[in-house]
Amino acid sequence: MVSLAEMRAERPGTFSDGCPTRTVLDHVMGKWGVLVLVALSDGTQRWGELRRNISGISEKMLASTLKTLETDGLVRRTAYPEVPPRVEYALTDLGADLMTHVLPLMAWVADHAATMVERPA
Amino acid sequence: MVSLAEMRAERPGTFSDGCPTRTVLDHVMGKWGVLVLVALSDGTQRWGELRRNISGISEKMLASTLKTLETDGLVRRTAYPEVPPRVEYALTDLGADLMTHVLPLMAWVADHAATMVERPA
DNA sequence: CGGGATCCTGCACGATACTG
DNA sequence: CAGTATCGTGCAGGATCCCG
Repeated sequence: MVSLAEMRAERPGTFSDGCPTRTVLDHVMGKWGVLVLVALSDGTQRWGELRRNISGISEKMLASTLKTLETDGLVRRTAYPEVPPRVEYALTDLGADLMTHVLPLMAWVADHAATMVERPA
Repeated sequence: MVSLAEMRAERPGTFSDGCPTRTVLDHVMGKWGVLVLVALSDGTQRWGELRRNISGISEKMLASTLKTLETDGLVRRTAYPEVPPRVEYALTDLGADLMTHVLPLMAWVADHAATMVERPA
């Protein structure tokens, strides 16, 4: 499956209102979703690391974003019964597979963002 | 540039708060941005067509999303001085290039969305 | 250290009406 | 047909406090 036309032919109604794809899209593409996933592409990280690595995110949003992604099966949470507590987050296989497609997109954005924003109409 | 690590090494601070990439990311990955772009991947379309093809979008959001994407240089607007008015929207070369990276991602989402949502914790 | 609970605010977004 | 203008509102998301 390569083109949208093929995708549509095979799955009519995909991306229509109320379709699950919309939900997933909102989770993955939402303001913080991508950023968390990208951060985790660097490898397993602890809560505090994520908080520091994703500049601008609040604790609340980090918590809820992680929970959503965990429910979606993209992120795996591992808590160690120690004191002080230590919790690690990592991409699942599914999440890693997804990032295979997302990272090139991010690279493209990084390459073109300056051009797009600095060249106002 | 393939991995995030490489990207980071080359452009430190990319995706940090206030970075232009954040803006572009919000435009492209925003709730309606992707959907509009995906719709236009089918080819040039008129206002009314877009409105009908993107189920659930309001006139207001369609208007503002199109304007944003046009400013970003991803979408080209062509108005014909006729009566009744006719306006066509199409991807620019830049937009088409972007979709090269987005469509595979959308296909992935379409393939996995059902699995992700229907398998609740 | 890693969060959950709570409160509050802005603005993203929808609905409706009007115009060239 | 292709929009703008105006008005309301829900919820995303920030700030703060607290707890295991």
